[in-house]
Amino acid sequence: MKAHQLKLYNTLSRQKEDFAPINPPFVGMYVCGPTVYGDAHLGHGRPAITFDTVNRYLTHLGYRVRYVRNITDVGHLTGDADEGEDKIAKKAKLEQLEPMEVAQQYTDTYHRDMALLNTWKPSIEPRATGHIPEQIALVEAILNEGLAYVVNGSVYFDVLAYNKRYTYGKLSGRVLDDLMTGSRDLDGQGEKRNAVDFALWKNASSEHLMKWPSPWGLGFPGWHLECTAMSSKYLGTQFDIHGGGMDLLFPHHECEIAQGNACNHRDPAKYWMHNNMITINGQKMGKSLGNFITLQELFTGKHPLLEQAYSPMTIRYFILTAQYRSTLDFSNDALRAAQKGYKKIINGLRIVRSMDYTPNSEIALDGEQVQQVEASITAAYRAMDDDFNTAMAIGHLFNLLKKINSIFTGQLQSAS
RNA sequence: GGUCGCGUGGCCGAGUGGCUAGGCAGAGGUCUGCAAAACCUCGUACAGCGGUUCGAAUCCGCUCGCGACCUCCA
Repeated sequence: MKAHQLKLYNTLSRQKEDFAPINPPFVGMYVCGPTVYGDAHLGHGRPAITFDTVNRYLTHLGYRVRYVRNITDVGHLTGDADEGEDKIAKKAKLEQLEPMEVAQQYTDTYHRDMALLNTWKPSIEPRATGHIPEQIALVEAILNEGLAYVVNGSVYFDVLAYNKRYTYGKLSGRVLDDLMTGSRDLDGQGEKRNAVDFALWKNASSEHLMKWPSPWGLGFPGWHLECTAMSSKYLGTQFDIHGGGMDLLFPHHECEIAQGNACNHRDPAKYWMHNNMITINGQKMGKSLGNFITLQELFTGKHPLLEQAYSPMTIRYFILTAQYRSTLDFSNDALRAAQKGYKKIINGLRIVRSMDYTPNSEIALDGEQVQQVEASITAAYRAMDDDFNTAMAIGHLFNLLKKINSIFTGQLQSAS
């Protein structure tokens, strides 16, 4: 097979770049996983399938991929960084469970659903609570750099100080001055020196369920820190691809870059990839709006908005019929179309597998047919090489399918 | 308000200057028992206005509409 020049869109540069791993043939990829306090919904399916496709395609091209996707089981607050409640702990109180029971339960359902969507497991799936010492070490390193400060047992990242040495906002295209003036309400600044500062470590109140001892007292890590801790531990301080949903671009990924630079004096990732959102009636499907449909509801059809059940592979196909950087709108019509399209592809695959490939086969392909088949295959590869354009690739697959079916029909006729 | 992005036929969804995207749905046919599968043919597009060009869905400008992020969200 001829060499592929894979191009991928790098959010950092806002353009498609030639993919060149730091240390080929190895590729390190980190993707932000779920916060496990509820069932996975359609929106969670998209990054899982998107980066599964990246993983599979890179592997197919001969790269050796180490794919790390975390489980966030602590530190992800509801509401404002200062006032919010831990999402896991909140759910635990609600259901009268240990926080880790909540995390375990939804980690299990997440795994179940991801397996149904036919995604490969990550090479490593670290948990935030399993990396508290690493996170504390990072906080100390950032403090030593003079880029963080301690207040009442909490540690905050000093964005202004950081911005004097580095550029805060380069991933999301934000300018610090605008962020400062644009900060809307005065609530939530609290003990922070500046509203743009973010928590590295939070002091835990006595009623707080999940807390660990630290040099600053009992507390828990800030949300952004876990990804820096786990990615650098398993992929090194600079790795190839960092992925996640577009909604994590700011502040989460921006903060990861800041933390990485503060500790290691380099950007954590060479390429940043962001999948776009799934929408419903044109609006983002998400927890906050409550307009989400869980994957299990899709698989069983048990949701008021669903006219029928859709198989996991229909969902996977549906997601892949759009380029990952486009929004994708949910509707029953769209899913039904996906269901039939997927079935058609699988039928074609069955035919291909049943075909006889022995040299003396009665199937005599003429040069033109061979050329057409090869052209479709090449085109499909070209689409994949162009920033994983699965929508285009699938289109070419259908062209290929048509050819194969024609040849198959001809084979039947000549055999009879 | 700031930053960014989007608007393609009944429904999805590609495509960045000229060369059929594709799928689903619809109409007709191969098929003269029914159904399924497959194949062939067909129609309906590029938000609006103006500009650049021999030529624009594709470039430029304006208008309208929509969304994302700026707070937790994949």
